[in-house]
Amino acid sequence: MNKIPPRTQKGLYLRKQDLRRGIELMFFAYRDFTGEADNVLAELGLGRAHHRVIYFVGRQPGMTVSDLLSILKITKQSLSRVLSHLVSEGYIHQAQGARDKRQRLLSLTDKGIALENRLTELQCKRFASAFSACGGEAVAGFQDVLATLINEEERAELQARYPDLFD
Amino acid sequence: MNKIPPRTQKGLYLRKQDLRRGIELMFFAYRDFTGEADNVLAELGLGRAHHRVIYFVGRQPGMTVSDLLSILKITKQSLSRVLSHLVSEGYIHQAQGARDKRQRLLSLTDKGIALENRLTELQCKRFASAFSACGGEAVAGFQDVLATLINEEERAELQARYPDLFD
DNA sequence: ATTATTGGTCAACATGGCTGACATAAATCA
DNA sequence: TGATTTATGTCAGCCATGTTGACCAATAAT
Repeated sequence: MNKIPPRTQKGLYLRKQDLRRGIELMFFAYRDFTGEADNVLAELGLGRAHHRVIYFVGRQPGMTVSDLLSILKITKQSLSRVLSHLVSEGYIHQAQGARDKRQRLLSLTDKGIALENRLTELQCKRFASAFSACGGEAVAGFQDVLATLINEEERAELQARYPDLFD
Repeated sequence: MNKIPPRTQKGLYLRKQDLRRGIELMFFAYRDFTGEADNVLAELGLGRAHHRVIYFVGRQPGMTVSDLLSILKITKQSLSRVLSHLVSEGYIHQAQGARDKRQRLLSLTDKGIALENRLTELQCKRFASAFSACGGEAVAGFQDVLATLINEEERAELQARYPDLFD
């Protein structure tokens, strides 16, 4: 009597087994997603925390430290350590805020841009390969589920900051 | 002959913007996916590393330390520290291997089972909520893309170890 | 029986979270 | 206006969890 394919039968993707698969796939995929970049960073004496800073500053040049803090959700002390290192190594430039002199407006130097490009290229290649292997429908589902996994309040913040993240 | 615009040639989900969205969604979703469990663990004086051990031992009771190492891909020294802690706190039981007396066969104690259930329940609820909000097609795409993001060699290893992870 | 491999420990170090104490600029209020 | 509060960022030091290297013991291989 049950001839409906599993995935389209309502609720059959909500078995414990499917949920655990979600947990496991997230763990393994995230590790490999970050792994290649981690290797490049390690050669440069940098870590994943530096990568995050370079990535988000590259995405939004001129952002303040506060902006970055609200994205990364780490303490300013943690960020400060990483940021100081990136500034002293010449990856990031700080400019005093015009409106508020306390602010430091962050942007990538040419060296920073080069590294950001290299790292983002690595990760984009992985996604491009997976996306084209899986097809547009799968990509849409992937994006939809990941977006829904994000805490609601944070999704709202992100939506405000990056209007194109969820469309 | 119509010249197809580059975007369409590449596929609308392969634009730089789409790939960057993948990067960003992975970052934010992974953080929230682990966040709730991290909070529970912190109250118990445990960290994410302990969680991984408890999760995978719970999934496959009687596994050896070597099994765990090949899943977690950390050094045995790192694992040893975390594992010793979990044993001394009574979350994990070690039994001497029958075939090979060097081996320690790992399993959760009742206390460990209770914690595993609590943590897995938290994460499963998040997935159940996202999965049912997005629907079966999206879930299939999500699983497909995540699986494809995993390094090929590792996917093969995992396939061998957990035949139901990718189906 | 010797050697190589496997399983595990101890010590020491690095990254990147955290808290607390503090400095300074800017905004607010008595 | 001067005092206080708020916002922004720094410095110092703790903790969790990765890393290597040196080492030991049990087992497997030759």
